[in-house]
Amino acid sequence: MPPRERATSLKDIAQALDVSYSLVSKVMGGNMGNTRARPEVVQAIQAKAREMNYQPHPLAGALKRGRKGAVGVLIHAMGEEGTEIASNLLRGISAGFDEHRLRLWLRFFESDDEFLEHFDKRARYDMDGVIVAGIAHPATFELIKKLHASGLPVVSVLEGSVIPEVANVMPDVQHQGYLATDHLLASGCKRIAHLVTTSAADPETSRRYRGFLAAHTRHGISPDPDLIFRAPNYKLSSGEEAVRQWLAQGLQFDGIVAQSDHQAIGAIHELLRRGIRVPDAVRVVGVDDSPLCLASPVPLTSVTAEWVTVGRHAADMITAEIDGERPASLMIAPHLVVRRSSTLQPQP
Amino acid sequence: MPPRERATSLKDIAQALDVSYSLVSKVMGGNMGNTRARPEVVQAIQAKAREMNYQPHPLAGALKRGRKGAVGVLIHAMGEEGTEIASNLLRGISAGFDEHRLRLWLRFFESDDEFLEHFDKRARYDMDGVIVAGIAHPATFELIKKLHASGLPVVSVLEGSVIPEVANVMPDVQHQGYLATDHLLASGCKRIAHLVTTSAADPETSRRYRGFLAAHTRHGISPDPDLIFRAPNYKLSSGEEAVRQWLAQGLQFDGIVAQSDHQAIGAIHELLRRGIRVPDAVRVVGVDDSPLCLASPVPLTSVTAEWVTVGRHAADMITAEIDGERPASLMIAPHLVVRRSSTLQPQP
DNA sequence: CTGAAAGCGCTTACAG
DNA sequence: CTGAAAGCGCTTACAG
Repeated sequence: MPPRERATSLKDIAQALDVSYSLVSKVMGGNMGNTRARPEVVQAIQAKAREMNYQPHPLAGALKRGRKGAVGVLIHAMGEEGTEIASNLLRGISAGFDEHRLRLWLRFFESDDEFLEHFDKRARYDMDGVIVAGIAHPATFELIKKLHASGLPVVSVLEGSVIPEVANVMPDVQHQGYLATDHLLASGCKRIAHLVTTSAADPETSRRYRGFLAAHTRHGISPDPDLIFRAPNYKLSSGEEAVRQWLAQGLQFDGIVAQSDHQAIGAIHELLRRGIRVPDAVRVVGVDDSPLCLASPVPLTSVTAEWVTVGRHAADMITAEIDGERPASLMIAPHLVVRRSSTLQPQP
Repeated sequence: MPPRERATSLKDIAQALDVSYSLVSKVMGGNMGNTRARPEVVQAIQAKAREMNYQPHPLAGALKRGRKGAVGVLIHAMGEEGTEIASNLLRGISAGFDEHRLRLWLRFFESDDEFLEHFDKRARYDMDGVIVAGIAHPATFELIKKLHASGLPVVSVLEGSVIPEVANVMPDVQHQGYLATDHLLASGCKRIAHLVTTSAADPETSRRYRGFLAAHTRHGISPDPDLIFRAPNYKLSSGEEAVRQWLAQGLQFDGIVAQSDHQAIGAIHELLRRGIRVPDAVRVVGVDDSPLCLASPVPLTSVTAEWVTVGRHAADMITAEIDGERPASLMIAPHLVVRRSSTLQPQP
């Protein structure tokens, strides 16, 4: 195995052109300060850099700037397994850092405890910032507040931007609920059942539910309150349980808007077990457009969550935050992916 | 937001104890060279470091050692979506780096092209090593050979350690096939159908198939060659197609060993559509123990792939490789997770 | 036995 | 208009 060639450094370029390497640094960094170099020198430097395939050493700059070169990513139980939410989010974050040519090290924490245990001892001196993603428990808010108060740059990826000082990026969940419901109403459903999933006591706090209501308003239809099932979580079992309850109460319904693909598939399982055909008798829509949609007994129509895009923005935002800027919060627009579970004619 | 406190540096400790910071560096690094400091000084330094909560700056050491602080991770289409293979592998890699207190930056590449496009220009001067994971296409081997020849440390995560000079870590796929088959034979199956998935012309090259054969040998049963289906991929459709073909040929079978959870679930879908009950008439086992197992119409028995553990070892190995060592290749032992698809009495 | 000094590759306030 | 110099936090060959 041959020895690896050394990468080009600022000094190599400076030497080749017989200028100081400070000048080269300024030109390459686009940060001239007082310096007003002659255009021909600037161009010569840029040309030489390209010729010698110069790549700035990622560690050196960060060290000089006082960076640690690390961003922690704390991912709470996020969506159900199999939805690849965490994976897509990380992919987006990683791509975002790459775009900035930033070399930020992702450290994954799977639990608050794991994170907090190390926070005072290590993490807070060990990283430049944190991205906190996941289900918005009250405990999560406390954690974010504490991090923010400690002076560590934080970006959150949570439903509902509840801490105004902390920049947040999320899929637009209200629009998810709207798109799913609008799709069923537009295709003729009259009585749509809905699974509301929220940790709060009041279902009204669910943004997807608000989207569900908004779509009904637009179509001039009033939803039946009895068809709103308070789901304890996003799992398959919630979907099964919802269908059991609606049927036990003798309710009629021709559509189901779930709040996760798991819930939707659980509902489909239960419907099929009862001999109720999907989509012929009941049309079903999930949320996440996860790989599970195709594993479902009937391919599942779903609304995307755009986690890769969310991750990209989270990376941009934490970078800006670390640079001392104040990035604004964002909502990412979802779209509908129609499959057989919601279409009366089989898809081609 | 209060200004962040500065982290303790070597100099802070040296100043507090009135020793040189070179000495502190040597003590903290456990790298004394010629230096033979008095034990009391060493202990005083260690105590002070703990007291002042010293955390070595991750960038400084790497810069000094000539590291780039980055490891590329090239993940080929790996398993089907929804299995979270990539996610688990990354989680393991990340945890492995953390354990070494290494700050290595993961850069994900989703395709060879994406990777190669940047390789000569950037990547090879830009990172300390690469982990290549995925399906072992001939093209992948070429890529790994090229990387290795270029002098860049490489660790592969591929089925079959085909390049002896390159350290490889993988789940023990032969043992996966063995465990799945042994489980069905031990519980009374006599005629087990199998999906062989291999890019090679000869099914014998499939290690899972060899495990399948080994289990039969152990139980003194000869498998029926007609029940071996050559699957083109690991998707649901392969499982459906296999069942259709076996039934069309009028073959009898009481068990199916698939080579992925998707294949197994596809087979279950097709069996149920034909009114063949699972597990009563046919018992089914998948591979990966992915979240899909619980989304299956009948909860799926599966063999684990231990991707997190594989990732941890991949991190250890690339680190050793970068440090100039020659780590040995590894196979990680799987285990069986029994669910309803393979048990005649329903699980409690 | 211990420390001063050079240097990893970069940035930037400052002097000329 | 340009460059010499100090310094980010560390490591290590070398001098005392």
